[in-house]
Amino acid sequence: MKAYIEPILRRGLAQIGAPEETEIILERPKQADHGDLATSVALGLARPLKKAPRQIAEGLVAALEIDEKYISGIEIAGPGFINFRFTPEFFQMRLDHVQKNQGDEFGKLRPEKPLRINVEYVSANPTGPLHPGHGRNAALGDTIANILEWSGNDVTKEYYFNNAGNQMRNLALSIHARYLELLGLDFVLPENAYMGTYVIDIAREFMKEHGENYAEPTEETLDAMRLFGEKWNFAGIEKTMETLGIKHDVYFNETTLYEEGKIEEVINKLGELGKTFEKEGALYLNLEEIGRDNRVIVKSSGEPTYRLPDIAYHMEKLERGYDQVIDVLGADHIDAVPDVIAAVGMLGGDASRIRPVIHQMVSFVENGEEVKFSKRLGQSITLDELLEDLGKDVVRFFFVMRGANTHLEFDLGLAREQSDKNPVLYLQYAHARIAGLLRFAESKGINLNLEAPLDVLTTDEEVALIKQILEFPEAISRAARDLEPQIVAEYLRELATAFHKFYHERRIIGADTEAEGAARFRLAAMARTTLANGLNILGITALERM
RNA sequence: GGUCUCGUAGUUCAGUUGGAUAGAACGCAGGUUUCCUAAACCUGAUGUCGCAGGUUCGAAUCCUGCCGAGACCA
Repeated sequence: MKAYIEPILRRGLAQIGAPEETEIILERPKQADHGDLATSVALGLARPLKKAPRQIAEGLVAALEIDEKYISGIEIAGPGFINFRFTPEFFQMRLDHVQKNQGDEFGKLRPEKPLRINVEYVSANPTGPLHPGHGRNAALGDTIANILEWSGNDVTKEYYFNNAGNQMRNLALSIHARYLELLGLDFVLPENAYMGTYVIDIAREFMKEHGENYAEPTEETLDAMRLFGEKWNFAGIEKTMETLGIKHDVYFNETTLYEEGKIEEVINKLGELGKTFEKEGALYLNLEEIGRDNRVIVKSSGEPTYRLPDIAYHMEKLERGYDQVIDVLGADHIDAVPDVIAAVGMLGGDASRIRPVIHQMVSFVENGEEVKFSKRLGQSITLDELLEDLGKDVVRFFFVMRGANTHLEFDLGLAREQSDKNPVLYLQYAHARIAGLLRFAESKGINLNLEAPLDVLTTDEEVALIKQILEFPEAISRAARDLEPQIVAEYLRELATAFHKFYHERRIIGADTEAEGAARFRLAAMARTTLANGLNILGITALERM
């Protein structure tokens, strides 16, 4: 619709002497009786043209060259809005076009210049199983990556991890303590030990493979246990990812930044630029000049803080030539983001290519009460257990059905609900219903006929469904622009509603006339394609039957 | 204490970058099935957009201050 109207408006604007750079904002009015599409250009032109908005609107409307076959009405309303109404023929024409030309690929965008985009998400260190909170990061990141792929870009899914820091040493010490415990020896859990029972499992497996001669906590022993634990944990994380339908293209180890001298390079370069200073043995990054607190990047012990490798990592990603570098981060990392971006800028990197997606934390609720998943106490459930309880489809959907920037309340009771209350099933049911319909049709020898004329699709439910289907590419592009999966989830809910209404009101098999049946069959098939593609982007199974 | 995010219907949340009478789901009250899946559909009630100022033709949206919730930093 927009693509159709915009050039017409553009020509009209030129006629009435509006500035060439006038921005045309077209939007779908909230209220149906305001037409299919509305623009407020006339309001914005009041000042430059020094005329009343309504007067401008009248002049503009008079200057528009419209095809009455496709546009049934243009009216000026309120302070100077221009509302457009399209004919059913317009929507039929569009549907016919996309069904014939794009078919199963409907919704895929084809930008003139596809971008190379890196999306980094999950990025948990291999210290233990993922907890339920990681699920939001995983679902958001993967869905964003899918949306960007559907928008026609070349996307790399990346996982960043550190297997060398204090956390990993702590894991090794925890495994060692459990190892002693299994041997029946005295043991002391280290401070901040990993309490989960999985540590005992790791110790047991370690003993099975390496024997009982590792009681002495030498460096070799701890290294061996650290490595063993890392492998064990990564195997578990990858399995969790597989359950979620997630496959990363690149696993990036922080250690390589040290090995390749990238850390060194950042320190030296920042030093040469005069952006660092020493104080009490620690190396600080000067951020005062951008109005932030100066930060330690190398402690007096010689150990870098996590900001330093973060900076080097982002430089490294930019050097790999990505047009966009997207980080999906929990709100607990929010503080470091502006510092890293600032440092990248100092180093001459194009910081505008870095787009952080920060999501708020998740609270789990059941029967109106918050369920605490405290990792510390070792009594937390894992993401695996959540997945086993609810299934991948429900988990993924619940994590993306709200905007990333709001605190998410995950209602376990609702998620378990196997009824119409559960929003995931509502979507899946719409798809399964169409799939069932197509199966039934096939059994009757009725097949999809792309040559069937669509001009009989004129009722409210039919036109509304066509309109909703045609909005799909725009929902994708909005979601891509905002890096916001929720837009796709919400779109699909509206699509499912439009389909259910249509299905409820109009018969497809056994329609009054053969022409109606054939046209509705095409419409249903397209609704199915759109639902399937949208569900696929969200990583949710498009069920054939329920 | 400082930085950041958030505050919209009973509840959970949208609100297309500043537009028209602020929307949806759930919940609540009632209705629809000799017919392709009723896990569906239809009808109805529901608001101090946290509070107070400001910016302008126009503010839930932008700015300032305050109140409240959360995350991070020391």
